[in-house]
Amino acid sequence: MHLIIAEKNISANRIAQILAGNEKVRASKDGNVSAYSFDTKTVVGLKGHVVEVDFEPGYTNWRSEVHTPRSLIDAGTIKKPTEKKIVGLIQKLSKKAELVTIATDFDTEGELIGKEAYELVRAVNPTVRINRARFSAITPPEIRSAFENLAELDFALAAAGEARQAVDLMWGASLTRFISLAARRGGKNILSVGRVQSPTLAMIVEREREIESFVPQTYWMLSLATEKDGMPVEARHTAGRFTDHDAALAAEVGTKEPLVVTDVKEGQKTDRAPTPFDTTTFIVAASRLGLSAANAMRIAEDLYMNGYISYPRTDNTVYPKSLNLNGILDTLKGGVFDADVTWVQKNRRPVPTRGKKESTDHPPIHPAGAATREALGPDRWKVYELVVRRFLATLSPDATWTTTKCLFDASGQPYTATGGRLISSGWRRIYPYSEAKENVLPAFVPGEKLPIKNVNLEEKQTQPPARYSQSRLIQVMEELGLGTKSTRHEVIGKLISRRYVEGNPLRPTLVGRAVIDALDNHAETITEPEMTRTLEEHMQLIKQSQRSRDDVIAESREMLHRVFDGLEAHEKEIGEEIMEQTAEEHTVGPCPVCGQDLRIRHIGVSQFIGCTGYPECRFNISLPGSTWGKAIRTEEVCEKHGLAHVRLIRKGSPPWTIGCPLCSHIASNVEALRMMPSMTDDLMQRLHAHHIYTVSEIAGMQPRELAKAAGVDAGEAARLTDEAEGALEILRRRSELRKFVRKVVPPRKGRSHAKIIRSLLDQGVGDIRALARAEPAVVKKAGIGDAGAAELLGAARGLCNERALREAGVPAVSLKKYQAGGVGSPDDFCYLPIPYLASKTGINPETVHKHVDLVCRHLGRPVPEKITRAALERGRKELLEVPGIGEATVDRLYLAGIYDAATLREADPEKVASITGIARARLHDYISHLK
DNA sequence: GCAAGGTC
Repeated sequence: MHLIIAEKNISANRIAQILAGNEKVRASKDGNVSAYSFDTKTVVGLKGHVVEVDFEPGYTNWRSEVHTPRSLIDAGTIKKPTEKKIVGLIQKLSKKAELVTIATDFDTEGELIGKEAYELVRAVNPTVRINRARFSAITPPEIRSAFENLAELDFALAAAGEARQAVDLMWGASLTRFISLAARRGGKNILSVGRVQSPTLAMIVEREREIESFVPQTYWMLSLATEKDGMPVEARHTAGRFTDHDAALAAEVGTKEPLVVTDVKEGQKTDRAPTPFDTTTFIVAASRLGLSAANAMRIAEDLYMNGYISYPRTDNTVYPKSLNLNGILDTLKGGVFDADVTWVQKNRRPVPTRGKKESTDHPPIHPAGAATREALGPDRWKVYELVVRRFLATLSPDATWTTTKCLFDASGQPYTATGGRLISSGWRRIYPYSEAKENVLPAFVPGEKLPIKNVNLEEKQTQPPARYSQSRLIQVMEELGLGTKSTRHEVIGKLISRRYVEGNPLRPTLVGRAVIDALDNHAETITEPEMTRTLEEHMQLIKQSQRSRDDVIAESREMLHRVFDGLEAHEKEIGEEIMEQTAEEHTVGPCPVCGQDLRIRHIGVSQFIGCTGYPECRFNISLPGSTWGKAIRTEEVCEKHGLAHVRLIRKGSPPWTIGCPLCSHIASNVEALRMMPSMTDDLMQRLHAHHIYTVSEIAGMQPRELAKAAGVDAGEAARLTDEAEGALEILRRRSELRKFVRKVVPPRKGRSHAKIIRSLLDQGVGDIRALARAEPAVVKKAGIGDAGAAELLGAARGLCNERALREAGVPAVSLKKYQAGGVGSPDDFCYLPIPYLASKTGINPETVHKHVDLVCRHLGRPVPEKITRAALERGRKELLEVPGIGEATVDRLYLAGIYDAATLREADPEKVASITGIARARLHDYISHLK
């Protein structure tokens, strides 16, 4: 059997189809891993790297005294499988293979992935022959030729990749641990450091510093307005920017008629058709359509997997010879783009455009299949259309323009105006993503005199450099060699998820700045793109066998040790600096009471805003628990209170913007304050002026204090306190109702608990007791169905009964028995005979009497007479002796208070019959028997 | 709990 190992499943399938020719390919699955077989060959796809380098066991504890962050530099590494099923299948097939061919991508990582596969094969089959197929596109001629000219695995090339892995792991892991530990950050708040992410973050921080330190310069622009044949024309002074105001004023004053045309120059300009898409130019173009880098890549990946476009991760901007451009045009014919394709075929440029970068791994991104808008949906269509139009544009002729440049003289002041007219739109007719602005000038003739309609001197300011957009950052990363086509957008995602940067365009957070500050001062190497450049040079030497992998790693190790010399000497200071700088991240602004800082505090799942002056100043604002999202400060500041706005962020849901915490605190307490009967707007304002915002604060205040704050006398203050307590009680009950409804009513789409509760409150149902007494219609009006309403009301009644009985003093254990016996309401205790209660619950009648006594006294009802257990047992015997009375009848008689011969003898048969449902005739028989 | 690189 000949085993062929490809880099990914899709390639495996395609390679199999090509090599099989007319033969049928059998696809099989083994533990969800596909294999493609024909003849004696089987092709299996990897998933990129299926193993990962990590430190050997023993280095998992970050705080270990022995295995310090520095010790990671010299720690041994292992390769551990990350895709166990694929590894398993490869090894299973290797055992019976007579030949193994590695057919991974044709680049450094591809060679390394190939070597990983090689090692997996060797581990189970030490003798099988293993060779390598190299191809730069998965097309029939390329693949056939690669398999006719099989070569050997290039171990030097793979070793270059291994050196990168080792260097990245030891620098990244050791520095991440060191900085995180120094700043006392763990869990989700670790501070990560890496060869690619740190220089990228440093650029964003650096740009922010430039913006902050930017001093705008004033300058002036001078222009005049003239016209010819009714066409208005604006001409600019040839001096461009005036930095000297006096000179600008002099030029303005000197601008006078006659305005004479001194020169007219006509020219031609070609507007080159765009070059083929590589990943970066694709992301930039997609960002113009409003897609983030990650989103654009996600959609492109999807289109690729479904056969609509080619592989989206490529550095290549030159179509390889093997790419069948005519075939692609034919594929697109007949669809939405038919007219454009026909036009391109008719007007095609002799050679397609080509970009600066050419590589062997994959062709530029191009369409691979026809699609319809309906099949793809709006976003995917947008991206697909972009790829199609870009492809067509690269085969289209250049656009051409005629340009006009006119020079004017206004009494010695030189002016100029330029115009352009598109004479051949070329590629622009099919690639409408960048606008071609025409500006047609009237036909000026040298020597001609024109009117000056207006002279305009405009004062302007130089602008600071712009923050990086995601796509711009990816471009710069590429220029600096940071990351790869596949990882650049992920690096940005990582910086965002670590909360190093935020917003679009990207701004660094305080944590991001603090980390870059610390690294800049003590581990500069890792913040500079230079490190990547050096690494790549070293990798180049390894590829050419001029240096060994181990030698390069050893040199890097040595450098990292020197970095740690500096870091460890300043560990405390580094940690303190980061902590100090990031404390501000939680600071919201001045405390309204004492003026010290208010800070967001997180304690377990609860979070609140507290004063740094605590415990002297006890001012605080409560926040929803962190299950609603973690509270963070935003850049916006409340004009009224000078406090930063607060937002709750939670993964997977949109943020909950609270806004100014004090405004929100005040607003959410106004309703409660209004529940106090004596509350007036005026009084509320006086209280707010003394920073009293909640009823609970009022309820807890000394009357004298309150009298002073509210500007009232002591008596009124005491009344206010009482009212506040009343309001608190109502609120407490409401919140209880809220919790109860949440617990009982299952959550369902389209009916929120908040809505249900709002409706109940509107209908006057403010607590569980009111709910227990409510009509089903009230609950149904709140949006709950018949069954749900019955359940909710039942649960409310049950809870109220239980509470009443408990309040009366019935112990919890017995309560359960009463409930189980179906006699759980206070009324049951007052109106049902004790023998009945005892028989239903199995509780001793004397104990039942004790409970009935408690409940009746509590409700102010008469207490029935006590019955002893002995009396009850004797009575039962007496009754059972009466012919026709069995156990069941006795229990029914209990309901009417009959428990022995005496009570039966004196009973009124009519009444007993109606209570127990026993036939009157039978009762007469029993009674006459006894008489 | 750490990097960067593949791929999904």
